[in-house]
Amino acid sequence: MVTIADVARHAGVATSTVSYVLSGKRSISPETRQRVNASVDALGYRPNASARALASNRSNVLALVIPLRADMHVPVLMQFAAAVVTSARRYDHDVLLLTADEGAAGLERIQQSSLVDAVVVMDIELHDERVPLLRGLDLPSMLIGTPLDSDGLTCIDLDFVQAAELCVDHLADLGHQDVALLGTPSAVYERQTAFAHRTLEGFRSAARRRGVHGVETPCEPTHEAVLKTVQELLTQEPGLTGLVVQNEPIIGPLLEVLRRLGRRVPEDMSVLAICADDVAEGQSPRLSSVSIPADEIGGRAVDLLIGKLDGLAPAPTTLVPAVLTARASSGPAPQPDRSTTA
Amino acid sequence: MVTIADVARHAGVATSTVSYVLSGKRSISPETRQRVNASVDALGYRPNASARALASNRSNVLALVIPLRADMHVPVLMQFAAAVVTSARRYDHDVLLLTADEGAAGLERIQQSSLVDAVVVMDIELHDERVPLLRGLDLPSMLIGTPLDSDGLTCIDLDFVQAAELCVDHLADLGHQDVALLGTPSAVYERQTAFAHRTLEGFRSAARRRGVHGVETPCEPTHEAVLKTVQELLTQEPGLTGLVVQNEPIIGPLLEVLRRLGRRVPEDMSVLAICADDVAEGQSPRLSSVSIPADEIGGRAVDLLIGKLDGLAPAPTTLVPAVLTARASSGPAPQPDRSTTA
DNA sequence: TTGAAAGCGCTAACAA
DNA sequence: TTGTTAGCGCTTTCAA
Repeated sequence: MVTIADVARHAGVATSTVSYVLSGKRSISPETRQRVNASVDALGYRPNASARALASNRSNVLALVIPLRADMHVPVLMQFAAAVVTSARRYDHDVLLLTADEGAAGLERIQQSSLVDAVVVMDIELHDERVPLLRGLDLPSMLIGTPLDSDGLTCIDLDFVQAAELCVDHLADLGHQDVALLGTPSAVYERQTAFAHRTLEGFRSAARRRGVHGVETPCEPTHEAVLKTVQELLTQEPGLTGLVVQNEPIIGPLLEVLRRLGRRVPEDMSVLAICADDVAEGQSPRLSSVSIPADEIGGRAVDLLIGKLDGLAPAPTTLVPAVLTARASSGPAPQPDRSTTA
Repeated sequence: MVTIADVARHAGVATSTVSYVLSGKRSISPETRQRVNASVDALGYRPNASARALASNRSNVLALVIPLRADMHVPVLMQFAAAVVTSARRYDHDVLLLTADEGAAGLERIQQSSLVDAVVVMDIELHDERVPLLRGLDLPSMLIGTPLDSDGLTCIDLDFVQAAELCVDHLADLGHQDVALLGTPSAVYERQTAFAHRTLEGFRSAARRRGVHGVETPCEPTHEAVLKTVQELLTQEPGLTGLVVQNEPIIGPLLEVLRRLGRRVPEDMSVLAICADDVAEGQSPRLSSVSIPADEIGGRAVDLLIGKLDGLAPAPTTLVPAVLTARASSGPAPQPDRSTTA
């Protein structure tokens, strides 16, 4: 193993000089810098992470708390996780993976052992039990998701309220009077998961504001559940012409079911999704959607967290504006069928 | 922060005694042990990870290299990852997340900085470019997946050759003469990903051995692709009565397509899947399947890796035996339809 | 602009 | 069975 002393000897300087060249924390003459850098390269030196952490009280490691629940759609979680890792690397940080089932104990363990400098927590509930702990912890933290009481915490998420509003507005603008939110599995609502709850909220208020009739239903991610849910929806709401889906795995089955039931998209039924762009574009017809910019959110979460580590005090909650992209799955509301009533 | 010196003072012993009580590396009198443990609890002491790592040359952190490819089915990856994390925690280790796109550079960085004690690598290809590096690295490593040349490496995986063989045997035993392997997306074969390639191998050899006609086709994970692939298959192989699926996301669409094409499962078409048990049981009809025991494989990977860290030399490659569970989707081959030929 | 040296908190010889 | 102490490799004061 090559140490900082080896480099110092090789370059003919003191170890502190090598350290300062590497950290840039004090000015170094160009010649010295060059000589040191050359030695670093020649010897293939890389600082020992533990020694550095011990001396500087900074591990350059971020913890990522990721849920492993059966009801969560894993690919979306992984997109966030990947964004966090990629972004952390840009700040020369690594990411330690914590599963949410270790819970509060895991966070305390991590903090007390000084294993990580900060923590990113995903899958936040409105009344998340980890929130008080996080508030007390003296580790900087970043929540991806917004609890009801975010006092003293830093949160970031897509503005799901607005996401739902954009969907309802889009449908209302197209003349739809009767719309439904086809949501996440019911367990997600029961836990009061923030993103699902905020979406519901936005859906309801927008429907009220626009004077359209809106109903909501959860849906489990199986083909049978989709079929049953859609059939029930159509029975209870015969005039339904607009659907907002927030449930990635059922998107395929949903389109299939509509086809089978003879509802053309968008002629008979407009479908809007809240999902990743590539998922929306992979369907046929291509889905009008509000995208979930996991890369951006995960990336900014890390940016803000690193900022906190550097002493900045970021705004408590960042809501990333929702953007709706109209594609092929939404169109004007069909004329009410008068042939049977006339 | 409470240090080992605080504990030592509180208990009236030397710091080394505290250290030894905690590590169990030398015998301690019951009274001393008790006194030290009481002080540890009283003060809420937890060893500083960096100091421990620096002094002992062990970080108690494992790296997990996880692929983030579009063609991989993420939920399965996460099952492995979760198993690795859970299992690592049992050995008091944590898990550092590395994305595969950092590649060889990431592994070298991790090693040279002594950030981790060992590494678990997933998503192995037959000619994986990381294999030579891993061989040269002086970090213990564990591959989940089996490259062609695994000399000097430790690998573990489901016995996918046997998995395919079990499927073909099961179908052949039921009288099927004409079977197909509906595989992963073509990119997975093109990369020569080990699990897909091994399955193909087993499928071919078993078909040959049993004298049944076997064809193989990749399949992209979209509803359209499934429909097209199945139609082509049925056109080219009109006598097809058995299907082996190794492609989790298309299982739902596949059953749907078969239904739509008027093929009853299992009366007209037997379907076997190589997938997680809960996925197989979540379908209707419940699928006969060879399960992918991600928990077991991930767990044993860590067991073996910890063993290596403790100086044990494990067998180079562990193939977890495949187990086929017959459920409702496989049955006797239908009698050839003679009504049109007679 | 640079160097010397005191720790950071722990482990593991070495001693008793 | 326990204590003393020399490091582990780095950062950062303090001094020049």
